[in-house]
Amino acid sequence: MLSLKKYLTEGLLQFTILLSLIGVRVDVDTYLTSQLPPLREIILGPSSAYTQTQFHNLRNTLDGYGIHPKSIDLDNYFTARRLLSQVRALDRFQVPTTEVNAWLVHRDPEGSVSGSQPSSGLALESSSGLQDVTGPDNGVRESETEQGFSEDLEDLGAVAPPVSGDLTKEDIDLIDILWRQDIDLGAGREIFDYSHRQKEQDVDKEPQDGVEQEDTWPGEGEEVLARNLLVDGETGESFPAQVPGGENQTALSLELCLRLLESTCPFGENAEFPADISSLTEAVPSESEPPGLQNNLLSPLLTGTESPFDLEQQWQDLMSIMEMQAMEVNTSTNEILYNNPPGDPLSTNYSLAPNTPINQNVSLHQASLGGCSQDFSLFSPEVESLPAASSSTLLPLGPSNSTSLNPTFGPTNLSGLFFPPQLNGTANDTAGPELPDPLGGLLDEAMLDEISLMDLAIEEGFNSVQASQLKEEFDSDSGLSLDSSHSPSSLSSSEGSSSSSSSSSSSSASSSASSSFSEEGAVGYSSDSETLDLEEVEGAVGYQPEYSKFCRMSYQDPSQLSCLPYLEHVGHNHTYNMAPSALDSDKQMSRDEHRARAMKIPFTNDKIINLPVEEFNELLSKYQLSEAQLSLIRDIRRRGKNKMAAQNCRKRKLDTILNLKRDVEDLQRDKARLLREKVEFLRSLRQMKQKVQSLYQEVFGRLRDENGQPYSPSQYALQYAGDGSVLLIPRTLADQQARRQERKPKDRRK
DNA sequence: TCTACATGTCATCTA
DNA sequence: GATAGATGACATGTA
Repeated sequence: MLSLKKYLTEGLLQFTILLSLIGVRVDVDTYLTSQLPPLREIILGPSSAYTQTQFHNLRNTLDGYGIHPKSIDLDNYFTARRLLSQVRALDRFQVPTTEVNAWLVHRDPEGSVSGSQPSSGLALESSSGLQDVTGPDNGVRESETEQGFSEDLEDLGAVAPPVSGDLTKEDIDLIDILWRQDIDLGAGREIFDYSHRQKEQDVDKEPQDGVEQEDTWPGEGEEVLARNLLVDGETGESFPAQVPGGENQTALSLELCLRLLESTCPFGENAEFPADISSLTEAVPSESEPPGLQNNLLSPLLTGTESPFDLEQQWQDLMSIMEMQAMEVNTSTNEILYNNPPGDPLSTNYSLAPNTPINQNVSLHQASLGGCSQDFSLFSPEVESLPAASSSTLLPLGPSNSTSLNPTFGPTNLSGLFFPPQLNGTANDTAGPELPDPLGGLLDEAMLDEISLMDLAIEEGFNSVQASQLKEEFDSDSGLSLDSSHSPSSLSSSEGSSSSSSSSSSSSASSSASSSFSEEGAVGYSSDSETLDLEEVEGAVGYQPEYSKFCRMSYQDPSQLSCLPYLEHVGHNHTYNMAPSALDSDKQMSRDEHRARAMKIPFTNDKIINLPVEEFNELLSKYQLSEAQLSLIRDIRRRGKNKMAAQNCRKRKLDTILNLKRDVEDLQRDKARLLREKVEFLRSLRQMKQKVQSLYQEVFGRLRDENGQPYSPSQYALQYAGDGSVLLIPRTLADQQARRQERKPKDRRK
C-alpha cells in the first residue's frame, strides 16, 4: 500500500510537472476520485479508446509473459534485459520490421507458456483471454506498431526467465480483472511490453538516461504509437506523426495513471487498494518519464547526456532530416553508381538489411536515411564511408563531404584530391586552366539522377518493388504502364498470332461451324450447340486472320486459349442471362444467340455476322421473316461486327503499348550502356589527372633557383601554357587565375 | 463489398 | 446514303 501511494504520488507529481510544462493546468486532487474520466477527456479527447494503455496486463507481453509482477526476479531480469538491449542497440539502427510472433498465442495445458520457452512458469487460470488479446486483430496491430520490439525480443531469444510461480488466488483474480478490462477496451499485446519496459526503466531511472532509455519506450498502445511514430506500410520507415512537445507523452502518462486508478480501485473512491497489487503499479511513476518513443530511431545515435526535455529539439532535427531524405536518396544512388563499377559488391548491396550495423558515431542523418533505405534500398553504410576521391563525381548533398568535394573533376578539387596540403594552392592554379573538366557539361545531375535510378532498376537487379517504384517515378509522365504482364512476343507480333491462328483453325476445322469460318479467314460468333452445314460457309467475310483467331477463341473451348498465353487467364463467360439449369452448350451461347433462338431465326449468328452484304441480303430474302426477326438479325450483325472490331481495336492498342514498352526498354538499355561508358571515361580521366599531378610534383620538386635552392610551393606554382610549355609563376598570380577560372562555371550556370 | 480486369455494347466518326 | 471498321465510353460479369 505504501509502495502504491509512493508511486502514485511521484507519478502524479511528474504528470503535473509535465502538464505544466505544456501549459495545461491540472488540479490533481480534483480529478483523483470520481472525476477521472473528465480529466482523461480533457487530455485525450472524448474517447478514451484512443489510448489503451494496459500497462498492467503484463502476462501477455512477449517477454514478460510468465513473469509475475511480484516476482523478485523481475528487477534483475528487466535490468539484465534492458542492459542487453542497450548493448545490442549500440551497433545498429533498429528499423521496425513486420513480424508476428505466433508462439505468443500458444500455451501449454499446464498454464505455462510454451512455444519457444516452455519454462515460463506463470500459472494462470484462463488462457482464452490470451488468445483473444493476441487474436488476429491484435496481431496485425502488433505487426504494425510493435515492430521495433520484435527484433529485440528475437535477439534475446524471447526468453522469459523462470519465475517463482507463487501466484495467489488474489493475484490471479486481479490479473484476470485487469486483463478483461483491457480486452474490453481493445487492448493489444503491445500494451504489455510497455509495462514491462517501464518496469525496466524504473530499475534504472535516471534523468540523464531519459533519452538513452527511450529505445525501450514503445509499446504503450497502438494509439500512442500511431500518434507518435507512424510506420510507413511500404517502407517500414518510422517517422513521427507530430512534433511532440511532451503533450502526448504527458497525456499518455496521465492516462496510464488514471487507468491504474480505475483498475486497481474498482470499488469506488473509498475502496482501499489491494495490497498485493502494489507491485503491479510499480510501473506507474515511470509513465511520466519523458517521452522516448521517437528514440527508437535516435537511441543508438544520441548520447545519453541529453536532457529529456530537449526532445522537442530532437524531433525538429529528426523531422528536418526526414525531409532531406527524399533529396538525398538520389544522391546516394549516384554515389553507388559512380563509385562502383558494374560488378562491384558495393553496387549490388542496395538493400540495407534490418540488422545492418551502423557505427555508433553515425550521424543522425545517416540514421534517418537508414530508415528510408528500406524503401529505396539504396542506402548502405558503406556508401557513406566511401573515399572522398572516389565519390567526387556526384555528392551535391552529402552532409559531410559536400563542403570538401567539388562535384566535378574540375581544377580546384584536383588539388584536394591529389596534392599534398602544401601544394594545394599551386595545384589549383596550375591544373585549373589546362585541365577543365571535359565532361562537366555532360554531368547534368538531374539527368544523371534519372539515368542512375533507371539503370540501377534495370541493370543491377533491383527487386520488382524497387524497380516499379523507380519506373513509376520516371514513367509517370509517359502515361504508359510498363508493368504489363502480357507476353509481348505472343501478342504483339502478327506472326505469332497468325501461326496460332492457323494451327488452331486447322485443328478445329472439322468440328464446328466457326472452324469452317476460320478456314476462310472469317470470324464471328460460334456456337457448339448450333450446327452449321459446311456448304453454307462459303461466303465468309475475310477478316484478318490474326485478329480472327483472337476473337473467335474467346467463344470456344477455353483450353484453346493456351495457344495465346496472354489469354490463359481469360475465361469470362458472358452468357449471364442463362438459367442455372441450362445445358452446357447453352452456357456458351451469347445473348444474341439466345435471342436468335428465342426468335426462331432460321440461320446462325455466324452467318448473320460474317456473310457479305449481298449474300446476307440474299439469305434474308430466302426466308419469310417478321419485322422483329429482321430487326434482331440486323442488331445481331451490327453488334457482332462491332464486337470483333472492338476486339481488334483492343488488340491493336495492346500491341501499341507493348511496342512502346519494348522501345522504352531498348532505350533504357542504351542509357545504361552509355552511362557505363561515361563512368569508364571518368575513371580514365581521373587516372590521367593523377598522372599529371604526379608529374607536376616531380617537375616542381626538381626546379631550382639561381642559388640552387628549390622553389617554395607556397610562393610559386607551375602553369601550363597554351603552347604546351610550362611556366613558373608567382603563387599570387596563380591564385588569381584560379579564382577567375572558378567564376566562369558559376556565371555559366546563372 | 470493393476493385481490377475482360468483354460486350453503344454512339460516333471516318473511309 | 449504306456499309464496314475504328474507337471512346459505359455496362456487366468474373475473380
